[in-house]
Amino acid sequence: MTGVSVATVSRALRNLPYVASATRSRVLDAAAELQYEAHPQASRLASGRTWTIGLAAPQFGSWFPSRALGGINSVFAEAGYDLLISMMATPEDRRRFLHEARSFCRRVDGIVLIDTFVSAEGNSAGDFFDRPVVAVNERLEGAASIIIDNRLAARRAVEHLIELGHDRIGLVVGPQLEDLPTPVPAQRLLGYEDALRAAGLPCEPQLAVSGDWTAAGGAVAVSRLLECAEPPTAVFCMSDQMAFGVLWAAARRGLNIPGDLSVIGFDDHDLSEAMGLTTMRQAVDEMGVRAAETVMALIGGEPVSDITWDVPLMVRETTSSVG
Amino acid sequence: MTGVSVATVSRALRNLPYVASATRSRVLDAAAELQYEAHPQASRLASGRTWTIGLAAPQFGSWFPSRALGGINSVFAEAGYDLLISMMATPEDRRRFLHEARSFCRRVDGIVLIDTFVSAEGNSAGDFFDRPVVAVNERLEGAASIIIDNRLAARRAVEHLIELGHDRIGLVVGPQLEDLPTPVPAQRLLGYEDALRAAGLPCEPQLAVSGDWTAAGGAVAVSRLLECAEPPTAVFCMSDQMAFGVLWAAARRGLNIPGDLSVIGFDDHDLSEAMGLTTMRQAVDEMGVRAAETVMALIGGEPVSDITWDVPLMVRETTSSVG
DNA sequence: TCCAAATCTGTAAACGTTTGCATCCCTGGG
DNA sequence: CCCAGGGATGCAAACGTTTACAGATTTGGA
Repeated sequence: MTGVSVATVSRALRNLPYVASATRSRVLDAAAELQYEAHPQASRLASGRTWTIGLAAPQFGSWFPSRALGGINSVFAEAGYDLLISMMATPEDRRRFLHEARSFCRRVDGIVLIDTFVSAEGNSAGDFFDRPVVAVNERLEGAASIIIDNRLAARRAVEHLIELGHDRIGLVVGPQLEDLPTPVPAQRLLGYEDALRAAGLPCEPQLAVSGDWTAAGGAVAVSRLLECAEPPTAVFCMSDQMAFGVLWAAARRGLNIPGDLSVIGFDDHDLSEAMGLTTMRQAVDEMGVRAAETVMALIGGEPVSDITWDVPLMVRETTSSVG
Repeated sequence: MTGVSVATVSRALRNLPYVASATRSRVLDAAAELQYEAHPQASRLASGRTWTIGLAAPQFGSWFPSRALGGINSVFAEAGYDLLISMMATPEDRRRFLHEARSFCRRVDGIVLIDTFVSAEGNSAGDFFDRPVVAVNERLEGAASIIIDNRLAARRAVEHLIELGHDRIGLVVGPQLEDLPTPVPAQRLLGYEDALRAAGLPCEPQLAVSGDWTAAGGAVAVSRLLECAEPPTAVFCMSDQMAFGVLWAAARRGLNIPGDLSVIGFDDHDLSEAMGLTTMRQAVDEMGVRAAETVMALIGGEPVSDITWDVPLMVRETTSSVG
């Protein structure tokens, strides 16, 4: 080697102070030549830092978590953290994850939770994790939360329709998924009702139909709505995916959008701009970036507070004033 | 503790032979009581095994990799492996991944590649990785490959339409993505041409239109096709997502499916059954399971061979015999 | 009864870093 | 000229396992 001790090498390679710049460059050159890099397991053992972030989500296939993952990944890749994922597809997986949480913590420096709803049974983050935790899309005691105001955003969406003169407004509901205790649909429902109530409009139960969170479900839902005695002139969908189904089914029935039916979604899905869908924009990738930055700040000991993300209305071509 | 040495504890906890069953249960009981678990970093350092599998993919949001991830995860979670993911969203990411491949290898026992097309520049797995590698959706020298025969499957799809009597068959192409050198679209195109040629039908270039791999793109593509002088009576889409767009646009134009237009897709997407879409079934989750099992077999030193997955035709309601 | 083989257990040396502490050298002020 | 103080380096002890090896005990067959 360069005739210098391992301690000095270690310090030089990690840019610590108290190493002469001549020595440092000598070490760096030698390391480059030998293609030397510290053995990760060894340095993790000695330093107690894992340089790994744990990421838990029910799955990564659907729009929200996969977008969030993109943002999160970009930050951690840049910062040199590995990303250890834990998928909780089934309630069984979820139970196991929480049961093995302590063990999970030992292999990570921090944790990002997406849509896991650990808070459901009144838990706080500390009940399961002894690492910094950031919860995306969920308010969790003891963790930094990155959320949107679902109730308010839904209200704004419906208010947009009301401002356009609609007074019979259908709702395509994303149902509470059987195993995932998410409060999201309930909150968006409240926002819908808030808007109607504030405008003095009645809340008619038959105007709220489940769309199953899928495009196909949205198509079925809007068919149900249009077969009402007095069909709505506008529809608010709890997700863009369901809104796509609504657009599709409406087109199949020969309806003109937005002339015969105004449609507003929620998410700003990748395809929404191309489809001209008016929607509430959830900038999930940016939320992911922020989540990653937040967990790094927590690891660094900085104080952080919850972040409520803005959800702007994107007016496009699927909403118009009532005929 | 139980008055026994650390070596014996280590052996007892890992179910190694040569420990008396009385001693073992005493150790196990004590461990359970103390909630003791081996420190992962320490055991990794000492044993040289990381109990981690690296998973690389361009992204996890789209259908193929996210489904594969589901299958892969279930196997590794069961087997006690951690899953370290590396996302290569941009060509820049991809370059960096390959550049840091050796460093990546040190933190994993095996690698699963999805849609990464490392083979593109004529590389073999050994050029980058010194760990067992399984490549999903790609034939890679030096790795176990889990693939489908894209050319043959596309041919079968088109043959299905020909058997129904169609002789003008449109093609909605998923284009070569700019940064990802996938041979998939080219192979499916060849299969399309194979079928036409075998049936003595001409290959007309204007019948092949890009659909951008998205539903919106599929909608645009079919509109282009239907505006031909002699529009096709059937369409083969290189993905179900694009087929959804085709169905949607056709419905909007008042076409009857399959009466006026037969549509066949490729993938068997989650929604395809609900939409009644005839398609070629790619059982990606099972491919993921198999990929995971294969990489474990490789780690265990077992010999494995490439696996070509069967792609059965799923006849549903969007194809019928011509007028 | 004795010995070899098999079974069990303990000792101690890795594994490859990080880090507290001691040492050495150099600079500058008194 | 001496000494204080700080920068630069080295030494050696962790970090918490795994595992080769050796010793101790048991077993069973001759």
